[in-house]
Amino acid sequence: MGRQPCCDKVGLKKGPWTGDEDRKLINFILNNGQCCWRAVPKLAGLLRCGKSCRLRWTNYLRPDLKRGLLSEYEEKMVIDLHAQLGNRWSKIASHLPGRTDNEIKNHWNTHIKKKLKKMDIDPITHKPLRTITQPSEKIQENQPQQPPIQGKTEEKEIDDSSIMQSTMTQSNGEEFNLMEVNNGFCTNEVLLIQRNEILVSNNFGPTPTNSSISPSCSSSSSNNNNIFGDMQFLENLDQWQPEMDHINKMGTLWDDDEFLSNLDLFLNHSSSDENNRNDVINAAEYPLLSQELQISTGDWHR
DNA sequence: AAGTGAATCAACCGCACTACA
DNA sequence: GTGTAGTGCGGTTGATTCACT
Repeated sequence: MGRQPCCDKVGLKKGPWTGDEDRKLINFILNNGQCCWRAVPKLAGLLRCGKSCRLRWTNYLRPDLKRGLLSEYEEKMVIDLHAQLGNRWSKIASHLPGRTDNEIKNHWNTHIKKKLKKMDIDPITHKPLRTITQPSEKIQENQPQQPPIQGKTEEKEIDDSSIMQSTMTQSNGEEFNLMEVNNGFCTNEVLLIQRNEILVSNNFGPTPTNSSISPSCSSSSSNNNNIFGDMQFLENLDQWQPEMDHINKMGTLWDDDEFLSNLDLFLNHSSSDENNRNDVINAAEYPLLSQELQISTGDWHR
């Protein structure tokens, strides 16, 4: 039997997306919302399959995406969640607002795996890699290593609230708590994100009050003791909403001359300080915006 | 400056799941 | 109950960038 392909692949474009294609897709989705992905390319005038459109939107064009490297805190959260969930990247991503499963998966394969190996921790089992292998353990090690949860059909749905912090056994037999490695931060405490727990950059929005906080949005802070150094908790979601409204407004006016004035309105709303305004532009890193205005890259935290 | 290998990450592929007729 | 369409997910690929010689 076999299923039909998700789309007729004849004449469809593959490979990297162009700015024009991005613009068409964003315009379409902002004006019509996310609906039947199969119909999107036709309606948006794109020579792509719906799947490709969905992927492009969810992994790159969505306005609420965070860009840049994962912060130390996010990285540690990924490690802990991976220990609980295995390679279920979408589940892991759901705990990290603004991050996509693809991004996390890539980061895991390119950065975290290496780090864990350096720490003598098996990235698959999250247990210490033993330097001396005992015969009885060798048999076990030769068996395929299973993630904590296997397969979609037999999987037991995990209640997120039940995710417990990990303990690991070091090569000397001593147990240690992953949370202690994580600068003492217990990920349990942030798995369910509340309205007032949304992290925002201090460069973004009207809320910053603490001038001692670094304006840098660098995702890899050199100060391990203060991973929240460039972020703050949003006290009220309403503080965030106006920014999103402005962003949405900008998006719908993409092809209009009004776009730039709306951008200006948005930036004025976000900050009255000229230097800070530039930071806001960088911080936004709205992909299409970057193309439109040749904005340099930066982080946009939410 | 040129060559080469490693690292990165956007995008693709194919399977699984869900909803619906 | 069965087949199909639509969508989501995880694994993999390959183009590009970076670092080093």
